[in-house]
Amino acid sequence: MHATRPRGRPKQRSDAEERQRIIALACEFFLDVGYGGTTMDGVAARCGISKKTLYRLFPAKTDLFRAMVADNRRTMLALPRPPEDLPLAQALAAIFRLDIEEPDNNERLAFIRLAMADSDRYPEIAEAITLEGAEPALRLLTTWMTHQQERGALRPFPPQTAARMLMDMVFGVLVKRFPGDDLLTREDRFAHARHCIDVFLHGLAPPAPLD
Amino acid sequence: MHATRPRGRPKQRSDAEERQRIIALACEFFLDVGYGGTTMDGVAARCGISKKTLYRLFPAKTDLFRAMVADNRRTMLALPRPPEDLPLAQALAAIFRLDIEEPDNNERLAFIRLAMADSDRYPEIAEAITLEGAEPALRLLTTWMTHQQERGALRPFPPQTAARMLMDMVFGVLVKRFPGDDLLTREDRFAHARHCIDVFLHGLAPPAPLD
DNA sequence: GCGTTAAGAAACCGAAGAGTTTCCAAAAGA
DNA sequence: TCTTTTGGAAACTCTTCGGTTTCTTAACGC
Repeated sequence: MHATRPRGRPKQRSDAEERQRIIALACEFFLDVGYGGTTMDGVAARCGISKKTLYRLFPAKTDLFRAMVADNRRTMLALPRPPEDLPLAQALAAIFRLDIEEPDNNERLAFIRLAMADSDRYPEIAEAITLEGAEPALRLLTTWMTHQQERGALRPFPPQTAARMLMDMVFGVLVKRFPGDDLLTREDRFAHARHCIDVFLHGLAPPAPLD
Repeated sequence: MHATRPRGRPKQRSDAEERQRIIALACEFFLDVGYGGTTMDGVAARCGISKKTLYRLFPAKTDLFRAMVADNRRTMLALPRPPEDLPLAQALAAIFRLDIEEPDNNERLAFIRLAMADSDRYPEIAEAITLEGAEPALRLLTTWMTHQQERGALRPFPPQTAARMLMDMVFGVLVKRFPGDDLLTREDRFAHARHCIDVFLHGLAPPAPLD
């Protein structure tokens, strides 16, 4: 609160508040139809504000997008390292968050899809997305791989290569939707993801099982 | 040759010939900048013809694209099934064509990239790409998986799931280029692909090795 | 009431790009 | 030469979309 309110008509919401509200709505747009498919007219209409107000708060479309990415700093993978004694399959399931519920997950998948689809086309935003999402995720998984190899839980293998192939497998099916695809339901896709982890762990199991 | 040439100015090339030439040039465009990034003005200029002629031969942009896809029926995978007695790793390397040379491969990768990136955005062309490229490839690999399982060369596992995860792994890295990516050279990527096959085969090896 | 600020509605601008059309020159047969 | 067909150059239409501006009304302090 100000001791003295400024002269004219007061803003209906504070700028910060309004920005948040816009980002939240715009996020749905971006995640739904991508960067190119999102129009400022659409966002303004959806927010029930005029383009004038929208452009006052976000001078350009890229600003809005960047704000959305920054706000949406939810990473692709679970950052908190799961407890060491978990079976590897469960640990990976936790890292890939194969347990979270629909709405949360849809948002995450949409974000990943956005990253994969749009980063080529709009170099301006590619860096934002990649640096916020894909890169940290790959790094996280790589260090996890390294750690498991040091423990002897996985056979020696280039850790980044392993991380990469696992991410490609799991996210590949979580994200992509081919017309003739029969992996449509959440259960199907999560089952597929677990299959990936299964094959992956078998493929990287150390020669002499420790047990 | 016609016995009697039609009245007016003869065409410089036959329509069929000219279509082929246009498709070849347009292909470079599509593969380079994607469907959305390719303009009919650009194609016409590149072909050294006018838009009028271009539109006479291809009434719409999608027609040109479809023709390009059809012409480019080079599949992602090698269709001829490799000889049975090949070691599995070599068989898969052959199927994924990890032996072909740069230009050929670049073309293939560009095509796959196009399929992955643009099929979401332009539903009109998604079906063309998917039906020509991704779907047959997945089917081919699935039958191969089934066959190997029947031979006892692979442990029982949902074959389509297996095919899918392998394709995601291999193509994932062949195609994607993250800024911080260190898999840049052809050798790096093919090495990665072989690693994928290695892990995959270890992960699906039958419990009692036959040898 | 008056000045001042907020904000919506809607027109507007400019650039792209798909697709069309007009104009004109070239090249053939008659 | 006259007619006919090809085809390039370029202007044009139409739509979309990012971004700007104008006009108006609402809401406040004074």
